[in-house]
Amino acid sequence: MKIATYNVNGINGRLPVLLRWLGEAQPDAVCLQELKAPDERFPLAAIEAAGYGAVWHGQKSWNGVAILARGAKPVETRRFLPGNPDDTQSRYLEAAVNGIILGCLYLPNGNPAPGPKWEYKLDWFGRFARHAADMLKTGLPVILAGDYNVMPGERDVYKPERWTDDALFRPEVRAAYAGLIDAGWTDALRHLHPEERIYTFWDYLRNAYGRDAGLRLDHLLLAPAIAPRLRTAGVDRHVRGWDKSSDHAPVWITLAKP
DNA sequence: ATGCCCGCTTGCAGCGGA
Repeated sequence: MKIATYNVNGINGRLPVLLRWLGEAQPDAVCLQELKAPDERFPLAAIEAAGYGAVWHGQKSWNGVAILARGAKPVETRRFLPGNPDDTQSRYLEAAVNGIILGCLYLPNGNPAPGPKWEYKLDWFGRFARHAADMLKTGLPVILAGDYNVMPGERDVYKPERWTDDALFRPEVRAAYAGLIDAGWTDALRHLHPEERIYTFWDYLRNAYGRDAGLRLDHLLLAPAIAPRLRTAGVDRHVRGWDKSSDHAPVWITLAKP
């Protein structure tokens, strides 16, 4: 089974790129972020024509998350992160696919730091960590996949010293991410490739992709109930080089049969 | 320190992204 996460940066603007990648990569389940579209503008017909069922949680202009499953409709289990009923941003969606619980997240960027956006990021991360802890207690096969907007370590940044004060790399968010790992979650790509430089994002500016000035922001975290099934993991970085591409590339893992 | 690029908008310039 192949599971992927992809920040599409506008699902309608990127639809040709998304469909081309789905046809090429043939993932069984996909978490999408940054739909940048309200619910009624989700391109369901095109997704279904490509062979995928979908659940989604959209929002006008910004944010928005979706979960796709090949040949099936994901069974939605949650569409808000618990703990703050006033939070209206569409950044979390959870569904069961093929016996696995998939949490699809788009963690806030948090820049500029300090400031209200930074505070929102820390609050969101705290709520996410509490929900992740609750999910661990269930003992279920859970995967939390998405754009975490955190580079977990030095080797996840092309030039770490330039990013020390940035909301994506400040000690607070790196510590929050490390806390997830300490709690028992497995960072799939880092687990299988402990020393490699791995990037999942290249800025549109300054020819970042051409210079390979990238960041690793998109992660798949596996609960202990499913981590032993992990086989391979990678980044489809060539997709970032396609015309009209997102600034993120798709990230994927494969799992052995249960 | 800013713009560089990109998609989005009760749109044609401003915002958010990372």
